[in-house]
Amino acid sequence: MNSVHSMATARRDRLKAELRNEILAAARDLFARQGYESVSIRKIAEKCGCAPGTIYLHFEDKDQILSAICAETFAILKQRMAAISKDSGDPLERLRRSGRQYIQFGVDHPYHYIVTFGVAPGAPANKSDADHQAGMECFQSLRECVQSCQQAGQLRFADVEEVAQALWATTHGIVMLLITKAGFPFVEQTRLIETTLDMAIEGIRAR
Amino acid sequence: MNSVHSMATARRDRLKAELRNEILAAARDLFARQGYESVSIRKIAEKCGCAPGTIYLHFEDKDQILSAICAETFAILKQRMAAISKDSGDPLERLRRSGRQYIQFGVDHPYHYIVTFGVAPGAPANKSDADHQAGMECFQSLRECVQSCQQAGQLRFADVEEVAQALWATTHGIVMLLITKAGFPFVEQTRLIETTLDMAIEGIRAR
Amino acid sequence: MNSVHSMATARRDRLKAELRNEILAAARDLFARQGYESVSIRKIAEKCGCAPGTIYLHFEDKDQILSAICAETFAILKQRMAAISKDSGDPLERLRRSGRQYIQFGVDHPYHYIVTFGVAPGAPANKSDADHQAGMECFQSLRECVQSCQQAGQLRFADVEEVAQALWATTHGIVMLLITKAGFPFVEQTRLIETTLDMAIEGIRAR
Amino acid sequence: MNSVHSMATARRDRLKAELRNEILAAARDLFARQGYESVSIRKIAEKCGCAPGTIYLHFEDKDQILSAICAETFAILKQRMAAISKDSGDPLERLRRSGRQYIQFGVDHPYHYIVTFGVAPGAPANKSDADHQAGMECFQSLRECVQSCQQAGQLRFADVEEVAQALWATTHGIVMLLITKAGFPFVEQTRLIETTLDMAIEGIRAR
DNA sequence: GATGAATGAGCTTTCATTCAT
DNA sequence: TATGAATGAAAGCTCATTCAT
Repeated sequence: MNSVHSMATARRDRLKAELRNEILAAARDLFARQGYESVSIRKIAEKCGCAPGTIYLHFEDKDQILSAICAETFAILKQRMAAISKDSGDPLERLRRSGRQYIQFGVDHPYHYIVTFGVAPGAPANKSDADHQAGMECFQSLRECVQSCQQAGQLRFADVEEVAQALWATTHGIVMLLITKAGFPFVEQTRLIETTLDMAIEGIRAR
Repeated sequence: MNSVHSMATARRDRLKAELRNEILAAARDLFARQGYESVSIRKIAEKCGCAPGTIYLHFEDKDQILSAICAETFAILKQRMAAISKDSGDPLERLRRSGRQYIQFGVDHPYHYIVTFGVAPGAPANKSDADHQAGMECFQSLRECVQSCQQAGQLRFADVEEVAQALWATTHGIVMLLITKAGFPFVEQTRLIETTLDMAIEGIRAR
Repeated sequence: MNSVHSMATARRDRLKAELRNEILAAARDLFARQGYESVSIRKIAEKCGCAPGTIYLHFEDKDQILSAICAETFAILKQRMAAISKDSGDPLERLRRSGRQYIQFGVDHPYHYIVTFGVAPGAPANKSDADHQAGMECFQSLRECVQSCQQAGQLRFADVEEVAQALWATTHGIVMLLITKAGFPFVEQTRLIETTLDMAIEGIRAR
Repeated sequence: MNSVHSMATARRDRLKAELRNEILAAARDLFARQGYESVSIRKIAEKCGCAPGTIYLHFEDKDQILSAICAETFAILKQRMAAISKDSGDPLERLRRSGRQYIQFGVDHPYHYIVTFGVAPGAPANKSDADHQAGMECFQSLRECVQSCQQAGQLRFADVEEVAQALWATTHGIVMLLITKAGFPFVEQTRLIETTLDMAIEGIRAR
């Protein structure tokens, strides 16, 4: 392989990756605005200025586009959660920040959140092992935050797993409510989130 | 109208109601498993063994099927919740029973619950005023329980609405997790529910 | 057959005929307003207050309803044309009245006119022999009017048939234009009709 | 863009145009025979051997197919009419030639004519402005011929518009009769046309 | 690699018609 | 005789996907 060839190859690869990213960007935006079912391959193609058929050179099918977006999204959440779990400072406060981050992430990426965490019961298990793995890793950060609290003697409960799951339930609940029940007359969003976090933190704090 | 006629009519009405219920059952199951958008009238018809057109003898359109399922759900839930809000005894304990009841309802009727409370964003959107009204009436029971706590001076927070919404978020979260994440290694269900309720109640109790 | 029986039979027949007429009246109105294709059996049934199935006790199918209406309509036109052809007075004036009557009839019953006279080339010959016969009888009245003109020496042309057909073409043309090109900016209708008739009559008058 | 590309593109474009024309031909024939409402996209697709969806690659919807047929028709007719309206010679004779031309066009292209001028009332209704414009331009040639007659003092009537519309009615009538009533015992076609034209011209000539 | 025309299955909905009651 | 629930076919149209170029 001479260098001229490899340079040409590199350029080609770069162009290919660019189009792939344009497709992802277009799809991400459309899915978020209109929902997976309502977005057609043609709409994605039109938005990123290529032909419908071209999409199939980069993704096997429509589902794979969604999977790629979810993987991306998940990676960001995982990174943010991990970063917080390594913060210094009061463990319970770290837990509060962690919950806040999780909720904010869900509210900021509602459709991705739904896709990743909101699958219906008995749904066709089209989530790859990678997705499942990523989900577990996110939860792991939360579990570690709870563990720290217990080690610092700040927990009213003995079972770390139980508390971590209860906290996940709480944060998941507020995210789901906010993004799926947009029509409900919620109190101001930040206030509701802070109250919920406060309730949860005080509910587990050792007395 | 002679008795033969009314007997024949009654029989026909019964058969009609039966098919209506079969349609509702099929739709509820499919909506819950695959999401509203992914379920076609044809799929519903096939599942309940009738022709697609027959559905339209019982429901105006697809939206009306969803509405009927929601109405059904709210009717059951409202009945369960209303009974508790009139219980006597310690207000915070009543609130705990109320939350337990809500969670139990979701766990007992996962399909009703997921269709009514867990639909993806943007999907049904245009729920009728009647649906909205019914949903608000259910929430009202919870709000009243919280109100009692505050009037008894047992609340750490000033804003009743805020607390009621935070509690709804918590109970919604645990239900959704349990029915949509069946594969997750949750701790024993009753224990998780009780821990979550305990966290929530202690989190709002006046100190 | 005793008299009680025949009385009962008579009553039954009368009721049956009444419903048949109500169906025809409803269909006539709906066809005229919305066109044959856009009117459903259900709409007709609803308008005359009976069940869809009931219609089939009186008419074989939807086409037969239309045929019945056309037959009715044709009978009226035939009668009107025949009456005029027997008028006394100037033959050319009689011809003018005859044309005016024909045009007015078409304008007053646009859909029936279209159905009877406006069938497309190669269309399925679903017109019964009776319809064809009725059409020929209508034309016969016109032919007789033209014949009178010739016998009175008022015709510029020798061939009665030729003139009769040319006149039919003219009157048919104005009716079709007025009822199928409603969007065209025609001059005031009566004026257009009179001008056309005047052109035709003066065009055939002996000099 | 190299020549290989443009050659491939040209070929593809040609094939596409061919199919478009096949669709138009199929639709024209079916619309003329069965009427706009009775013809389905599927029937058109079947007749021209393509899938129903393919039609939508060439036409936005069913209405647009009708519009395209009308446009085609008007283009041909307009060209024929315009040529005559610029002829020199006696204005009334020019008018006769114009009418003859119009009638001949209808007889030569019965399907084009019936679809464009003979659609049932209420069927297409919402013809686009473009369609309307094209139709008016065709009529304009006739109007101009009539105008010349008047300017030459050869008209018995004062209102040019009135006469133009009456003449249109006459020529439309003979065309429609000839192409839709093929079973009627008409006199020899040329003779009938000439008699009708003669009647019309003499009917408007100043005395 | 990219195109875009074409497909075939699918959609929601409406319809003429049938038939058990 | 009349009912009206049910059917099966069809409507216009959209879609994910394929494939010759």
